[in-house]
Amino acid sequence: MDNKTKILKVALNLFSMHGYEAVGVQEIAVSSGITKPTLYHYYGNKEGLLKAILTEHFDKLCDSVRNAAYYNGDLPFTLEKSTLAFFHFAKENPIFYRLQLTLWFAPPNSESFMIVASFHKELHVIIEKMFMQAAHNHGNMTGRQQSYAFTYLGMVNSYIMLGLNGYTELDEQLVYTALRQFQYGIYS
Amino acid sequence: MDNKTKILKVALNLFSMHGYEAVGVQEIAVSSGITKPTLYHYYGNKEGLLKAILTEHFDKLCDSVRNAAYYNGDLPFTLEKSTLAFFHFAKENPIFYRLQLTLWFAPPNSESFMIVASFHKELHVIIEKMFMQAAHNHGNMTGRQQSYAFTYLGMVNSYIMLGLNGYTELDEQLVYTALRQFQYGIYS
DNA sequence: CAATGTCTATACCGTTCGGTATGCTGAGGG
DNA sequence: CCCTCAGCATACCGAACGGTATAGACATTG
Repeated sequence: MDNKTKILKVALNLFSMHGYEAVGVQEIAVSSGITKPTLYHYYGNKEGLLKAILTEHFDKLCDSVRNAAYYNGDLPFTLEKSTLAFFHFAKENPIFYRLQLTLWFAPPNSESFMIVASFHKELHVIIEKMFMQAAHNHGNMTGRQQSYAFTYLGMVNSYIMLGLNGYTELDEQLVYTALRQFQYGIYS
Repeated sequence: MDNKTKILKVALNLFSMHGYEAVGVQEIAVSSGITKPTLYHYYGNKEGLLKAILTEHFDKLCDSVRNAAYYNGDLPFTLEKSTLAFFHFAKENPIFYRLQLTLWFAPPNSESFMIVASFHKELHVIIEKMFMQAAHNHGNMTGRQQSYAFTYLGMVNSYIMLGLNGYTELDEQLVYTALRQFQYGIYS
C-alpha cells in the first residue's frame, strides 16, 4: 500500500477511536510510518486529511442512498430500500460510520462539525427530497419533509449505533421493525 | 456570583459549544475573568472541571428520571412519566443537554467519553431496571431490557436533539407521538 | 496583635500542537 | 547524461497546551 492511502487509513482509525481534535498530526504520521512533511505533501493540512476521508466515504454512501431513495410511488418500498442501503454501508464501513456518527453529534462550533456539515447537508437533502416527492401521494405529509428527514435519519442512526455496539444485527429483519415503527408515527 | 460557580458556568458553555477537547483551560480562565491557578485551586485539573459539571447536572437528571421511571404496573404510564422527565430536564438545561448528547456519541477511547461513561451507565441502569420490572407483566419482553433501554434512550435523545435544534416542541403532545411509535415496536 | 488558612495573581515549567524551510533521493524524459 | 520533478526526511518554527511554584492579599481566629 502506498503512503498516501496508508495515511488515510491510519487517520480514519485514529479519528474514529479518539476523535478528530484529540489526535495529533504527529501521531498519525508515526503510526503510518512516515513523517509530517509527507502527510502535508499529500493533504495540505489536518483539515484536508479529514475532508479526504469524508469525501471518499460520503461519495459512496450518498450514491448508494440516492439510488435507493429514488421515489417510485411506493413510499414503504422506497424507505425499505434506503434503510437497507444505510445498514449495508454501515456494516461495510463500521469504523467510518462510527466517526460519522460522532461528527453528526459534535458540538455545533467545533472545527470537525463545521467540516462535516456540508456532507451531512447533502445526505439530508437526499432524504428530504424523497419525502417531498412522496408528499404528492400523501397529502398529510406536505410541508413536513424536514422533520421527517430528521426523525428518519435519527432513527436510522440510532439503530446503526445499536448494531455497531453489538446489540442487534443490521439485517432485513431489523429494517422491517424499524420502519414499521417509523411509519406508524407518520401515518397516524 | 463567586468565582467557583462562575468557572463552572463558563466552562459548561464553552464545552457545549466547542467540545471538551477543543477548549483550553486558559480560555476558560480568561472568559471567567480569573486566572488558571484559581481554576486549579477549585477543580484540580481539566478533568475535574468536567466531572464537576457532569455530577451537578446528572444528579438532578437521574433523580428526576428515577422518580418518574418507578414502575407501578402500568408500563405506558411509566414510560410517559419518564419521557416527560427527560423532556422537562432538557428544556430546563438545554446547554448541558447538548453537551451530554455530544458526549453520548463521543469516540469510545476519547478522554471525555471515558469521563462521562459512568454517568451514562447510571442512567442506563435506571431505564433498564424499569423494563426488567415491567417484564414480569409482559412475558415477551423478558431478557430484552438492555436492547429496550438502548432504543428507548436513543429515541428520547433523537427527539430531544430535534427539540434543541428548534424543529419541534418538547411538549406532552410529542411524548404521546414518540411513545406510540416506540411501544408499537415493543408489543408487536 | 499575631497567626492561620483560604483565595488568587505573576511568572514560569516541559511538552505538544499544527505547520514549514530546506535539501536529499530516485525515477522518467529530453 | 543531465535535467526535472514528485516523494520524502531532517530539523525547525512560534504558539498553545495542561499544569505548577511562589508569594501576596485578606478575612478569621487565637
